[in-house]
Amino acid sequence: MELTRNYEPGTTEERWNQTWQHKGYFKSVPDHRPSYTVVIPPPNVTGVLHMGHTLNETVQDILVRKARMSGFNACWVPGSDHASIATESKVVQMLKEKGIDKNSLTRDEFLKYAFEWKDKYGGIIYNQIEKLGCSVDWDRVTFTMDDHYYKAVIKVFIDLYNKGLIYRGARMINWDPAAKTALSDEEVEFKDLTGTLYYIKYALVDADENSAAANNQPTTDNYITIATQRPETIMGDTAICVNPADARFSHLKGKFAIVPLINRQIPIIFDEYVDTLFGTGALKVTPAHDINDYNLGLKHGLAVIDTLNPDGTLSEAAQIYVGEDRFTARKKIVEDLQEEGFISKQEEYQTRLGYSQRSGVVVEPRISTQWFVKMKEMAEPALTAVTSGEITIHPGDKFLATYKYWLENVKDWCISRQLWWGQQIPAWYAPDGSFVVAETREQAYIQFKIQNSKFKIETLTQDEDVLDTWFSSWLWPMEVFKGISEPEGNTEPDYYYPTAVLVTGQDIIFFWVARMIMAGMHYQKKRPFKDVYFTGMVRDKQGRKMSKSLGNSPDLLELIDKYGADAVRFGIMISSPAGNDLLFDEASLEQGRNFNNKLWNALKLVNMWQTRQADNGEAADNPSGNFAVDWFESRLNQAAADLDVMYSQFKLSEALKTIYSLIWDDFCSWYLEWVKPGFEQPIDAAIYQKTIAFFERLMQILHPFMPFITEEIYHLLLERLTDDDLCIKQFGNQYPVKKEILEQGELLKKVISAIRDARNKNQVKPKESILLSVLTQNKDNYTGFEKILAKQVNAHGLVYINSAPANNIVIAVETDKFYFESSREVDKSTLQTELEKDLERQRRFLESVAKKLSNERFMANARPDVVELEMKKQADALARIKAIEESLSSL
RNA sequence: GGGAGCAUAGCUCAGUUGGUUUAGAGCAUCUGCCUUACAAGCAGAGGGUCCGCGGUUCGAACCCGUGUGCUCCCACCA
Repeated sequence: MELTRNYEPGTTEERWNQTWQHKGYFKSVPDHRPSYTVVIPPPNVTGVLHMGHTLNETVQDILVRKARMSGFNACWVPGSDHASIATESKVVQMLKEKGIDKNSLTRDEFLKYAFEWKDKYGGIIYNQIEKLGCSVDWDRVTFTMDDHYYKAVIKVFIDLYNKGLIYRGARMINWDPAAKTALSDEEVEFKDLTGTLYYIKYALVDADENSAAANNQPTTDNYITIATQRPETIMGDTAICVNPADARFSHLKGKFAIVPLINRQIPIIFDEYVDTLFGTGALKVTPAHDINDYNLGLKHGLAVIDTLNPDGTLSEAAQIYVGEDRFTARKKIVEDLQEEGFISKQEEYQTRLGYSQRSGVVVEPRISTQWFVKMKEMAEPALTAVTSGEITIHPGDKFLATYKYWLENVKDWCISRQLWWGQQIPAWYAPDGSFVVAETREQAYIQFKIQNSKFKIETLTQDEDVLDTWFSSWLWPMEVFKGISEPEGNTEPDYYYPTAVLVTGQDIIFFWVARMIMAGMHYQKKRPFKDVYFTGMVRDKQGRKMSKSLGNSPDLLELIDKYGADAVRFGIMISSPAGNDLLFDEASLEQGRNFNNKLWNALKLVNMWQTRQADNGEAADNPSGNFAVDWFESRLNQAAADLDVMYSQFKLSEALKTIYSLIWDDFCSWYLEWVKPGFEQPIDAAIYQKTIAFFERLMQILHPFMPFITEEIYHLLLERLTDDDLCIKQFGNQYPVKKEILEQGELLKKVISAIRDARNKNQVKPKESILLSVLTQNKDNYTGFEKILAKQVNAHGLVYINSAPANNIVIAVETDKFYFESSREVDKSTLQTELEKDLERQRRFLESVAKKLSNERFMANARPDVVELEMKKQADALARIKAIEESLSSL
């Protein structure tokens, strides 16, 4: 079969994807084998895979494929997340572009649009996952709003409510004025920026008389000045607070201040909370718009005046600039205050503002009635699971402390969202405002009847809100196997749960990882996964985050088109230190593509030999004897053992580097060159067979990382039968490693490189053949591979000598010396400089070793094997120095 | 403000309980090669004050202290 010049990934990948699917290799049903389960972190259903996903999915596929080839029943469950806010805002945007206002639609109409949108765009990520070569079980694809999943979420809500772990209450929450919904604390991102601190004067009055406010004029020239970043909230002020210990304000007891512009009278109150050193030492208290002020308000019984509408515009309660956006209003109010002389000072101020993770707008603290999950009780088992080592986090040192701290200080979780896209909260309200929690209207009605409520079932209304998207995804490892919705008669959860490993980004450790552990410990009484592997963030090569606005976020499918999926996988893995951020550079994909071609060309070489085999010994060109084969076998076995350790520690990047070097350097550059027969010569049949077997094993080892090309080459090596596929081929046991032969191999490589270097430096043309003379005390070291040595340095002959020949180029390796003549004048001065440099280095080394050995305390304290080693170092150095000196004198 | 992590070649990173480390790899760089698998390649080379300082030790890239510089997480100071 004629092979193309370079590997062409496109058609090959398409073909193998189809074959694997067709043969159902990635489908899993429970059987006698141990399970190895991975649940995909479900991407946003309407999103596309970015480089972060690519890294995560690749890591998962490597682990899953490795497990599948190691005797496990591997099951990788794909799926997607309905992503309530993110998706709903996309749908709202889409409707807007069509000229449809969400508010003009009924809930059902809106959901119809949303599901259409989901069906249209939800397939994109699945297509990308497949193109990347992910060996997922498509029969198990799960969406967090599937019917059974929806049911499970509702079931859990009701259960936790009945256990008293879910409650409804009015709290200060984070409000997203763009999405018009509550957010959890975790959905708020803080950004540092420079703001302005306005110093505003409030007039002081003596007594609570309406006259002051009524006639619009302060009755005194006295003012109290407060500092604020948010002048637009002054209309919501209900007090001014100072520290009781602050002598500057002690005379203000019982006095009142007048809110500028609206002239409302508010009391001066005293509380230790106020920092006397910050600003003016006086604080305006706006309970509706600041969490601290809210708490102060509660303590001092202050009124709450909410001056903002849900969309971030000023409300009627603000009295002025009603309907204007909060930031517009701020500008206008600052102008007004300035005009009327209420602003005494403005200064720049370093501050922090909370932004909505989803809509990007500044979050407003707002009091509203929401649903919460009590976290303390659920946090405890989740904490123990990790601290006890039941669940291992990789890399642990980095994240263990963070995880612990969060769980030890966890706050209640606000789970209601004022959206339509998601699981609607199963709470039902009677006309009098009382409510019950029940799955259906009928069940709710029954509950009300038990309470003797008297009204018609039709008048019941369901809570309008939906649940936080994480309130569904925290059930993911259980519910993909219907562990919540259908526990009876369902054997799958027992077989597949707990899952083996969770691979995800470190940014969702609280959103998702911690909560999955809570839910798993609560409902299955078992950890949801044994290991958690955190990948770093993918950045561009300058270290910047990838973002649409920077245009530095490459399109996955374009990359796959350009380089092939194997090369993309290679590129992202080779530059991906565990747990550290990854600087993405297309150069690494080029490296992956080049690696593909290297493999392809090795295949071409080996396949050329297929028709040129000689029967045992007869006329076969076997320059290496069995040395090359024995050496590579040990080298391969050694690497396989190293790889097992790396896999167990999730050091996948290092594992890939090991394989890359094993194939490129050891197999291609050394082994194949050693066994390669001369031009148009036949190859020894036994060596050919061994070479094929090595190549196959290499493909198997590489397969989890680069599945397509390895499968292709596996089949092309022997044009094997169609039912023998690499992706399900089981790894064998460990094979023996012969240490001595590995050492000999190292010596051979070293000698070859040294002689090639000498040829280079002496400008001996590559085509010019040499006669190599070897001066050694250990001839036996060389007899096994002297033919290889001669061939690799282009020597037409190799002779052993007892004394240095004149006028030769000399090379010292270890304690042995090598000589060859050059047709050119030998450049003695260069050679001499080299040797002298080496001699100097050896002498310095000897000195340091000798110093150690003459140190009594070293001899007394160091371990015997260490001392022995130092003695050997000394002997070696002495021998080498002698060899170099002899070489120098022979010049 | 509290906590965590990191600092090794031009870049990205390995470096296990302190002793085969005379500190490695990939990429990049330089030199020579169109050698009959591969120029997207082959052969070879150069390149480091292991962030600074101090300590422990017979011995430190590694342990301890300290300084500096980055990064991340958490936190309600207007």
